[in-house]
Amino acid sequence: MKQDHVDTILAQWQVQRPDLDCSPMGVIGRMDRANHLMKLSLEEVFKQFGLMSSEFDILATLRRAGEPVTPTEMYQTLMFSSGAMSTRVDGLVKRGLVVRQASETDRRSCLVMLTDEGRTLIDAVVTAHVENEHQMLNVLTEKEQATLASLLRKWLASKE
Amino acid sequence: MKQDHVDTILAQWQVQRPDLDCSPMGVIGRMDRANHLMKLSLEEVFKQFGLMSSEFDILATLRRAGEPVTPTEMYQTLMFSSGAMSTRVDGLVKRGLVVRQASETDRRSCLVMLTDEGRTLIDAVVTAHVENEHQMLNVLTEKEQATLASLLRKWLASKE
DNA sequence: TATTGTTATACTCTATAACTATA
DNA sequence: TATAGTTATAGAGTATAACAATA
Repeated sequence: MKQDHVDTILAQWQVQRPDLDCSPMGVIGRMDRANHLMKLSLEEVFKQFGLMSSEFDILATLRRAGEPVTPTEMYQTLMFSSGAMSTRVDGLVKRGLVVRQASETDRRSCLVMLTDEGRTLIDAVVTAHVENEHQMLNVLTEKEQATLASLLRKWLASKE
Repeated sequence: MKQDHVDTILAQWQVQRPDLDCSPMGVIGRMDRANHLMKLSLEEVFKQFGLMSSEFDILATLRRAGEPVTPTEMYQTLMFSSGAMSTRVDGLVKRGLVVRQASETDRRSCLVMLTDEGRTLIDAVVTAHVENEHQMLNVLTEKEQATLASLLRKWLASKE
């Protein structure tokens, strides 16, 4: 079994704090480290298309919803503030990737909609993104990937 | 099998982009989401002790090393800039948790060392931290936790 | 010349809250 | 009164690079 960086950390704690059972770090520490490395890789792809992660998230949310979405709906799902959402949407509007459409039933509200250009872009980005994710995981077998997904699903389902 | 939020996202992509095999999102999307939730929980504990994550990381690095460490060694391991390290160490010095000790062999260099107060604090924080991590994972069986750690180790070992 | 570590500057992203318009 | 969304302000955290001292 090949050692990784977290094994070293666990060994150090075993020496310095033998009273503690640090085994959860084997899961949580690795999760953090893996997540960090994965994010770096994902961001490289986004950058190739001139997007940052939050912009990708907005465009992808719109694309997979298949219909316009309100800013409020999006900032709640994507877990950032209303102000941050306005700023991001502004940026995407300026670049012609989305438009704001006035709501017909509530004049306070609007719908954010992909333009043709925005849809073309996000389709290309998602294709590259998924391809990148496939490559990222190909050191694990199909079965291992499924096991990993399933364990994470179990954990998440208990928290959400 | 209980559904989670990522299952919903995968189903949406299946409708909108049936040409794509989005299964990697089942792993990577969940990892990101789980990591995010875990971080929030970890930060709550750190906050109870008046620390932020980066400060915890520095103190924990010093504690488990069991001996003083140079700033350069730490910022390379912890992956942040030299400037950020100086700022953080300054803050910890002001609070009496660490001291800078001049190197005896290289007068450009220094060693960052825990004070008695710093050591007492980090020992208490780590105890609470590990306890928190145990609770966080207790929805998974011991065996499931071990499987998860092992899959993540395999992935990480291939990237590091 | 290269390296250690600090300092000073500027920048990115965000939250917060005040605000407008509407419900 | 409450809500949708925008705007304006301020703040946290960081990277960057210039810098001083030493190797």
